[in-house]
Amino acid sequence: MPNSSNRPIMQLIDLLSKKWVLRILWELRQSPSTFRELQARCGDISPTMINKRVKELHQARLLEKSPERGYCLSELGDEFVELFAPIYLFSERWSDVKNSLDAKEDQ
Amino acid sequence: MPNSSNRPIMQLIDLLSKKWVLRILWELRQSPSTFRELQARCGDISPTMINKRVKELHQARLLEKSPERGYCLSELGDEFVELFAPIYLFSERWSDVKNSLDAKEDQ
DNA sequence: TTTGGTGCTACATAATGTGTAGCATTTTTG
DNA sequence: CAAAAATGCTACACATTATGTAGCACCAAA
Repeated sequence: MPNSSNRPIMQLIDLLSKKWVLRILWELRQSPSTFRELQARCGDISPTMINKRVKELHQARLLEKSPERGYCLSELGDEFVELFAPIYLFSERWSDVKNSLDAKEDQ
Repeated sequence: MPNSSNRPIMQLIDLLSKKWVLRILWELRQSPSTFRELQARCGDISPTMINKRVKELHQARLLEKSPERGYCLSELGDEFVELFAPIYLFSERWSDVKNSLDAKEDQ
């Protein structure tokens, strides 16, 4: 456990810092998905990894497995991705600022 | 590049998914810090890693190095951690829900 | 009954992170 | 002024984590 802490924020940061966790949550934000479709949405990452993360996210109560709909976000998972929405907007501004600063430096 | 995409949100997710990136941003949210203090705040992670991440966050324009104050968040970095604040609140609720569901299962 | 999709595992290889030692430089202190 | 302490940082051997491919057991449709 990297942060050796039981503070919720640290546990959450640990979880989110694992490769593909944020991506998987993000890809499930719109609609549920089958295993293989989720794999495809994440750019064809290995089934090993999908399976591992899906288990972790399930344990973390952010993801659920429904026989009909496949893998989908839990209520908590939904809440999380909603909080993440402003960060989506931020990412576009961030990209603009970054690019224009990079361009300036190249002059 | 895991997500092989130039969409800003994917680039941001890639960055945030790297170990210690979220933690470093979080630890700098209150006040700037020296190299070694930042290292300590992050639970004494290796200087190798701090240095690597600090460079990446600097390139990403989220972190700045000031001769007087040491390492600190840039304006963009500040904006980011503010957007992250609701996620701090979420983490506490998440932890509660998770714990009570875990307790139920153990019955 | 075979074709194609599903969820998933095994395992060798590659990439990433860790931990310790320590160096060169600047700042503090006696 | 000299010794001690703190600074930012690098090197490198080792451990952990992720990747990619192959493929299996299962089910449904053709």
